[in-house]
Amino acid sequence: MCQLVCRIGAVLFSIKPSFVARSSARYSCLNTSLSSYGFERQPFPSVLICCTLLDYRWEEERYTDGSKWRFLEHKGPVMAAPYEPLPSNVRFSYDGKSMKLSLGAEEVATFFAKMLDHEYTTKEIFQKNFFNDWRKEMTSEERAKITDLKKCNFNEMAEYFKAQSEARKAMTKEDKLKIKAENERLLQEYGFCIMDNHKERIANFRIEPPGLFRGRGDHPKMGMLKRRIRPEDIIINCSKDSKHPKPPPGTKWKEVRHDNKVTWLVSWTENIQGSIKYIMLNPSSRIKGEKDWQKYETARNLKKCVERLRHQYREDWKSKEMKIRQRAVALYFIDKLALRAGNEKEEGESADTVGCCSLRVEHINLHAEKDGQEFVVEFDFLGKDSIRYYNKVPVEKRVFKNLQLFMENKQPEDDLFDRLNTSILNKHLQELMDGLTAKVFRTYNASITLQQQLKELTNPDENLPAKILSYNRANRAVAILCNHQRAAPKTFEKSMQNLQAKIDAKKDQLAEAKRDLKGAKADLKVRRDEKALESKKKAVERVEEQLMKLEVQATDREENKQIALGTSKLNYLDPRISVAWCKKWGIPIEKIYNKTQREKFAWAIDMADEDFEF
DNA sequence: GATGCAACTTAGAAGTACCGAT
DNA sequence: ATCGGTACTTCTAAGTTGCATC
Repeated sequence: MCQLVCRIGAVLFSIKPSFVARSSARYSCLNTSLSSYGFERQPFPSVLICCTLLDYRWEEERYTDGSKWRFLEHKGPVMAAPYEPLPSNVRFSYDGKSMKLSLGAEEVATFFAKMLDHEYTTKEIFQKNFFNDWRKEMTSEERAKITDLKKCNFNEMAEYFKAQSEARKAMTKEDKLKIKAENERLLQEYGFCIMDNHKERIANFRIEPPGLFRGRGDHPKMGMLKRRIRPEDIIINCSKDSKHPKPPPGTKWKEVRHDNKVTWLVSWTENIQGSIKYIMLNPSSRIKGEKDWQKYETARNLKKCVERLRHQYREDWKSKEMKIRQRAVALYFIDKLALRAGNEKEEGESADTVGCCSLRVEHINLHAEKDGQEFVVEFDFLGKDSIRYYNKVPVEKRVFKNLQLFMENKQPEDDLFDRLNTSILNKHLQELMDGLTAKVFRTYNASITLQQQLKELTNPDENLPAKILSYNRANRAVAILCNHQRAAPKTFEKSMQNLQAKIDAKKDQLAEAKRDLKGAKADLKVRRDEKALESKKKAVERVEEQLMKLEVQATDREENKQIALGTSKLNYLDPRISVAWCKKWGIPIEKIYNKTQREKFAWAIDMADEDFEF
């Protein structure tokens, strides 16, 4: 075990194994490997993570008390820009008569005006929620007067904002540069913190500005006012011995605390759901990177025992206990279909969406026979973010029979797994494998699918663009498995047409190049101009390659119309699989990961060689 | 077990930057 | 230099998980 730990440490940072166990020496020697990262941060204390994962002897060294850091210093959040009142020529009118709104009421009105050409301002719930909250911000005179949203005219406001955004677009280069410089200054001042010995990038250092809440899907709270966060609402977390962030002049923070059991720097409670919002570190940070690495190591552990688990849940399909059968069928879905766990949700608080454990009878249809297949389960439900999950899956007979049993004497709106919830399921999983929870299956199945698809689809003889197409297809297989969908881009049809036009033009060009080549061949017999012939041949090859590249691009784009690759790439695919694949086929990593992604996955880029196996 | 809260990961949309074609 | 469209970044909502409390 120890050897393994040391080997990883050594591969990662080229340090002598003898240094590995000595924490005092850790940072000084790890510092020397900084350059290999190519950007200014220290690598993770890899040794300790490996220890957590592989060898508990070293865990005590730092993590047994659950602390996440020793020193934390930051400048606090950037508050939302204060409200800028409308110029007096921009008027709001009610019932055909223009009226000047009080500052508070005006601000909320502008939120609505800004969204006017968005579809959801036409929705009844949105309007009702907005109007209700807006009236709370009005003076009593305004409230007495403004009683019907239909009589409100926000058009001048909307026009004003449109004009403003046009003006912004039309700004001179210098002005744009000025804004850019200001943003950069803000980033430099507030966008970083010191955590232990590292300067780390903060993910979201700005307080969310006020506005109208827009949940996803059919959200009962859409249109409600998301109120402005004041310093008095904000809790600061930093270490005692750090320079504490200063609240804006004349204000106070709600609290300054020093809790090193958590990773957040700033928090506040949001008024729509009453949930807590946090400012945390960027994915490139040590603390996020370690966690990410750990996540994939847990998934790899699952790989080692997944067959045992599958055998187990298949046995459990036969259990005398209903609870166990339900658990086993749910687990089968989670494993086979990569469904989410599915916590219960409070009705009326958010959109009606479900995951595995919260599936209702109405979400599945059983077909003893469908399209020539036996025992087909037809899923149709809204999952996270109200994305529809629709799938027809042939299942084993025993699963099918169990489902029939679970559905007996139930109404469509009853829970399919009435004896099960995520807590029960996860407790069971924890007993089967250390660190196992429902979501590990998603990570595991996503990563293993990528690895296996890459193996299957990569053709050694193909050129770079074709290999990248294969990668994207493997990625796509995962996105489909995880049901990562997106709305087809608004410009999709046009962009497809443009590409097709390019392809047609390229085809013409190729035909011409071929004609030229033929001519050169004929010429050869007349005068011995080998050079001319060679150059024509080259030209044909070049154009052929360009054409092929375009065609590959078209295929890729077409197949990707409604599929979002980003989410799986960022959250489910062990980056070491991709890194190894790139190394194996000599693909520059930039073709797979952009700058941000390379920063997030620096640990993997550094540690995986072409032999890496998930 | 049920419930509620806190902390953290995962998610698609919207906004913005950037790059190649004209 | 400008325009149009794609690629990347930002935003913040919506999940999962674990723990405390009854």
